Amino acid sequence: MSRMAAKDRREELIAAGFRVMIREGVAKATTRAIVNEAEMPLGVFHYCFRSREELLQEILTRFTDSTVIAARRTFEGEGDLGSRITKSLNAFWGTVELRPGEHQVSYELTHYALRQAGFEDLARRQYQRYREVHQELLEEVAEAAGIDWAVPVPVLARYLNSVLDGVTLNWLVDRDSEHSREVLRLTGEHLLTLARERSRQTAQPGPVS
Amino acid sequence: MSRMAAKDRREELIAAGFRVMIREGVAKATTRAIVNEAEMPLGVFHYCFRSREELLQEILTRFTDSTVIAARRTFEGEGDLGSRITKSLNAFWGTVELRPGEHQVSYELTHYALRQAGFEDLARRQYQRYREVHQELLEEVAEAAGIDWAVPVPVLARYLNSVLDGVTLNWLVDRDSEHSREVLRLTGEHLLTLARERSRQTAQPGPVS
DNA sequence: CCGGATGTTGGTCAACCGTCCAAGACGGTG
DNA sequence: CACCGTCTTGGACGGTTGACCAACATCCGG
Repeated sequence: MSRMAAKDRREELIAAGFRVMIREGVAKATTRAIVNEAEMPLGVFHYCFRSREELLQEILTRFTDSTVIAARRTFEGEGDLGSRITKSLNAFWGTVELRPGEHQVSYELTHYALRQAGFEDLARRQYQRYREVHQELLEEVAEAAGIDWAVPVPVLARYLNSVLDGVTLNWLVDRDSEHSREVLRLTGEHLLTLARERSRQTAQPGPVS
Repeated sequence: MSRMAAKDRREELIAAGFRVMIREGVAKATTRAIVNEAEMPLGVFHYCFRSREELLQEILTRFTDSTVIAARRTFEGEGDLGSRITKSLNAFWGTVELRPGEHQVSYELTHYALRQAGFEDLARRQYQRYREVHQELLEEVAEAAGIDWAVPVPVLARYLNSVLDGVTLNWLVDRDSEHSREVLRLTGEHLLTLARERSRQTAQPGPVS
């Protein structure tokens, strides 16, 4: 094998590991399967990683990061409240149907993490980040539209995260795209009914009085 | 070991297997761990089951069955639309907080099934049954309250199933009971807004005209 | 009380797993 | 050129796993 920095080899192993997990599941992503996918000798693995667990952690955090970044990016557009919500939901759903395997692996890793001592925190942080992003986006779009939410934003964020998780999981099982999209549309409409014209309790500079 | 019918031993192994899975996860529920939990010699296992997979299938279908039955039972009561919906959501949530492990195992088994060739059908049937039950219950309560749903019932059933799945999964990760209950309350209220007074297109015997 | 059906048991098997290591190859620096 | 940190590699280790089997025990109908 041509000589390569350990750092670079790490990256390739992470990518190869992710590929194996998508194709065969987390359980079958053994050190040998990963190393084989990357076309490297077995010994490489523990030269680049302290343990298999370290590789799994890296994959989960990276997927979370990229998901968060992608979510933020789809929210940068213009438009009224309704169209921005619809656009975001559709953007999320696009990634699910385009790369379902990644989401499936994400669930598997979450459940794996919940069982692994001293690893549950990673799952917790992952979901906390997702909810935080949802919360930020809800607040941002409310600010832009000049409305308040009729429900505490943390609750709304959890609601949103739950629906997306649930719809995704259901779709992963039966691949019913049509009904899934209908559910997301229903959810978007629901959010719209929870928008309240903003009360003027904060001092508004203006011609009033 | 005292002599026992293979059929009975099967039952005990299924129960023991479920216990191990709840305590340690599906992955760690090896034939040896299960047999040890049931305090039986290893050889018993393959005398009662063709394979480990057969045991897992049995556990998943049984959990699905009992969940379905429990769901139907909580729906038998009286009351107006709102209180029946609230009661059902609370009843479901009660089982989650009371026996979280069972739900966690259910998710793990679903993901396991999705990866096992010739096993995905079981996952599919499981989710289909859940949605069917939701659909029946939505139709039943609509009938009793004399309303129609503003959204196709299959879509509503998927929505409901998704929210419950998602809220449960989120709670399994961070155990935030308060916010989870708020989300369920929000969902219940949402359903209420989707009830429409029934149109009189079907001939109604009565004092009218 | 005999004989076949049914249940019990401990040991064994090949496969696979994560991890580790010794021995060597390489490549830039002094 | 010699040196040393960095990387490479094949093999080996102890352990676990699902599955299987031959030998034995028990039970019950005839």
